[in-house]
Amino acid sequence: MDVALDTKECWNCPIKHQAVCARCEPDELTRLEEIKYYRNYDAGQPVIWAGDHMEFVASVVTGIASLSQTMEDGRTQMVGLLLPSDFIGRPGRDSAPFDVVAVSDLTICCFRKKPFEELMTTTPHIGQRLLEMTLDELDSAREWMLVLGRKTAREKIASLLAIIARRDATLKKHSPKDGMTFDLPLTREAMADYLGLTLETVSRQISALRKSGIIELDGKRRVVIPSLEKLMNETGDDVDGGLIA
Amino acid sequence: MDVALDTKECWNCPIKHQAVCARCEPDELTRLEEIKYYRNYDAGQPVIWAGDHMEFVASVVTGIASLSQTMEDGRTQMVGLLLPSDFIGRPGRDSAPFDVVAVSDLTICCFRKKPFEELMTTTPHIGQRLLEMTLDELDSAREWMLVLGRKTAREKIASLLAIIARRDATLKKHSPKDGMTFDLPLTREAMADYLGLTLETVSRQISALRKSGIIELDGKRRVVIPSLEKLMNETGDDVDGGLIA
DNA sequence: CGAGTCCTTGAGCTACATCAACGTCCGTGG
DNA sequence: CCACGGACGTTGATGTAGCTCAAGGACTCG
Repeated sequence: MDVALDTKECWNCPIKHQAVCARCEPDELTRLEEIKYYRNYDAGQPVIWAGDHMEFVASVVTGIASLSQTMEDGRTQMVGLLLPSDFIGRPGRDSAPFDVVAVSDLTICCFRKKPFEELMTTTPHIGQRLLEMTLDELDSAREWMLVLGRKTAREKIASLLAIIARRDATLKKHSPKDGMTFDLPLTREAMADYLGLTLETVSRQISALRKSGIIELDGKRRVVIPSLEKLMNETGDDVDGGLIA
Repeated sequence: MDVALDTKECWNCPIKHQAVCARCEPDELTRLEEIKYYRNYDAGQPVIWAGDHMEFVASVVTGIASLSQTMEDGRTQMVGLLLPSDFIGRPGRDSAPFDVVAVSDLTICCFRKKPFEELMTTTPHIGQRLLEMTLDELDSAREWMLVLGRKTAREKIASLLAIIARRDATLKKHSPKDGMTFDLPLTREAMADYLGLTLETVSRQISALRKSGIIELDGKRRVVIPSLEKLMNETGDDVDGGLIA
């Protein structure tokens, strides 16, 4: 929970070009710097429970968090995966609508909510950037609705792998290509919660994709994609054009 | 497609307190008024196809539109229901990500995109209001993901009815109460596309809810809710608190 | 009156869930 | 160093919710 990041200053921040502060002028950054602090979480730790009062908003700096909802009887649905530069919280609302949990070890950059809201009304660049990010998130959420509502289990898994592959490639600053390799950041259960499936079905479909030669596995988590085209053919999406964000 | 609305001026607009222009000062409204025009669509007509170049953004003034995605093989998923005051389009993006179709007769208030974007950078109130609306939409989309991913067919139908009941009540400016009545704005097929079901399952579950006394039907479209509490119990949601938006 | 749209209901099938057993890896403590 | 326990993953057997296919009813519009 204490600070462990060596980049405690904005000029040196790994997400400064994508986060909510990306558009800020130096003087705006100075004001932000005054109200910010870092928090760290271990994999598995909760960050916020739905309904909690939130005294901060935040940006993910490193690691991955999940955004999810749970029903009384325990059924849970993940509604978003929060990656570095993604924003947590909602200016203008007091309590959190969803659970936020650290999926991997996680560092977030928190801004005290009250002063952040004030800053938003006085400086245009924060609000502008947040609007852009929120519109992108909304499109992604809507694209995911197609996955949840209409795709088969196999298509769901292929879609998830395609997204992770694409994200992993952009993180490493090269475009996705045949033969690429990455680690699954999620357990089978977390994948199931993201895809609206059971963990057994996830496991079976991953095995099935392996048997079809669409993917290769190295251990439980490491995935090789011999042919991106073959993978994309399994997602059910239009191969050219309309990809999932 | 031509103008048929008698409220062509902003001061007299039925959605002026909720739409993207809700926060505007009189002089900002004047500038908006210069770049706006109305369009009308008949029920069933397309407004925009996914991928189309968009030369305007717009607010729904009266009627209902759907936002949806279709796969190559014809599976379709509705990703949003656009009601009066909801916003269509995305400043800063050129082509539409989803299909927009008029569900009922529809009137929208269009703003030419280029000048609207310019207005957004010069006047703060439009962007602020749009951010608020977009954050609300994002929460709604995420809540709907739980419906699509984890609820049973019966719970899905009950959830949809609960939402429509709530919206209908707020439209008529009273709170939802036992014995309330409303018309379903959607065909069985459109409900199926919204809920990730087939139209047959929708039909069967509506019949089942009727047989259980949760709802009463007057014709195909008119619904009576004898007990809201009973309906809510069928949605699977926490009865107090966390309701679907 | 006929055609089209929307809806309902039945019969059978299948994709995925459920229940259950077991295998692998890894950290902890005897 | 090994034994144990717990987290995570795989696979099999069986059950079932919802899909598919099919027929027919109610209503509307020409």
